[in-house]
Amino acid sequence: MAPDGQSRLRPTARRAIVDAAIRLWAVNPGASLSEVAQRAGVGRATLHRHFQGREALLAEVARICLEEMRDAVGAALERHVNARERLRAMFEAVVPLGDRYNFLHREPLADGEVAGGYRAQLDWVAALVSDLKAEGEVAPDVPSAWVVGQIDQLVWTGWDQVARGRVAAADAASLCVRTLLEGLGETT
Amino acid sequence: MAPDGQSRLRPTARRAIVDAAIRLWAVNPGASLSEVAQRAGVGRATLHRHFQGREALLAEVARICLEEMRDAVGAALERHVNARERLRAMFEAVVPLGDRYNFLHREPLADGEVAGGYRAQLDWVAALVSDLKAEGEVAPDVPSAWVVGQIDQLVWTGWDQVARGRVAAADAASLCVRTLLEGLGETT
DNA sequence: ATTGCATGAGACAAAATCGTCTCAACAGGA
DNA sequence: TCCTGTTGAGACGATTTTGTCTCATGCAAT
Repeated sequence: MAPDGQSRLRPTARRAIVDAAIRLWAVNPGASLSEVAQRAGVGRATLHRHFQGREALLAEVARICLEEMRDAVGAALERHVNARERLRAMFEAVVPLGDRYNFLHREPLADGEVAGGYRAQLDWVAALVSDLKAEGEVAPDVPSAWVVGQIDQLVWTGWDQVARGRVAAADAASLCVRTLLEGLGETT
Repeated sequence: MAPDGQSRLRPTARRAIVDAAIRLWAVNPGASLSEVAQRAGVGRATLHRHFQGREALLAEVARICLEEMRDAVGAALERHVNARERLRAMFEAVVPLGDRYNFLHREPLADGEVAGGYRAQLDWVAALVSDLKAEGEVAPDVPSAWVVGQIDQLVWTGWDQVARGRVAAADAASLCVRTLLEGLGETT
């Protein structure tokens, strides 16, 4: 009933576990719960006190990632009216959450609530693509699903390149927008 | 010493196992050897007769994927002189091998020989990017690593969208080239 | 100081996976 | 037909992961 499950336990440990799982599973989806606990600086028993099992932790992590993404995207979208600026703001907000995004992106998402939230998220992006087309920023003959897929991937590649140090964090969002709309050719 | 390991065993079973592993691990990297054997229509014991263990199968799969990619890319590149056409031919050849590509893309590649081959592969792409810049197809101010990363991802997203039925297979390569060079905006 | 409670460490058992082995079945060639 | 050798099925033990439990420790509030 309580919104955050067992609220008697220290919230800091719970949060540390979730964060560790996100960062660890973003790189190695098969990492064991021992590794997660160790990365979180927490005993393995404590992990089981907070989460019934791998399933539960997975669902909670997905839920939190989705929540963070929803908030970030929502704030970015309502800050501008221009579709192109909204796109840019979205990249700006979401690229730094690349690990969160990657987690949502590769998980099968068995949980019903989470899967629904993810679809809603994609619908937001689809609506943005629709606006981009309406404002003449995206060519109408391009399949919308393709555009959505590209935005999806650009978030991840943007974060990845920043994490590898190949691109400056400040440039990532601009580069994403440019890559999506103008492409990488000469702007003749 | 023999180039393909234990050549006394039936090559068909061996190949079936490798194919099953590629397709299965492309979607679920943690799939067990039982699942691989089952997907290959082969007993679990037979799998162990052909490959010492998970490591060995992984290395062999990586080797084969790399080989297929190398052949496909090589044939595509030497068919044209124009850099843009070479890019297009490469997408045309590689997108259908999306599962192979994905496998190489996400594996840590502990094996030395395989890792070297993968780097060589990336060098080919980097050289192509260099040519694209020299021929004015790609703006010089874009980081080459970013371009290589985009090509990388486009192969995978192209295959993925085709596999999901969102884009026609015949359109995928053109869409990839257009997305990379001109972007998805109006070609004003 | 003392009480309450989450925590860490570790023991323990259950389950999954891995790797090896044996044995019967079966196909192709001598 | 007989022989050779691969295969499928399954048993077996080893290892890893998972989930539960107990107990001593440390911290915070009283």
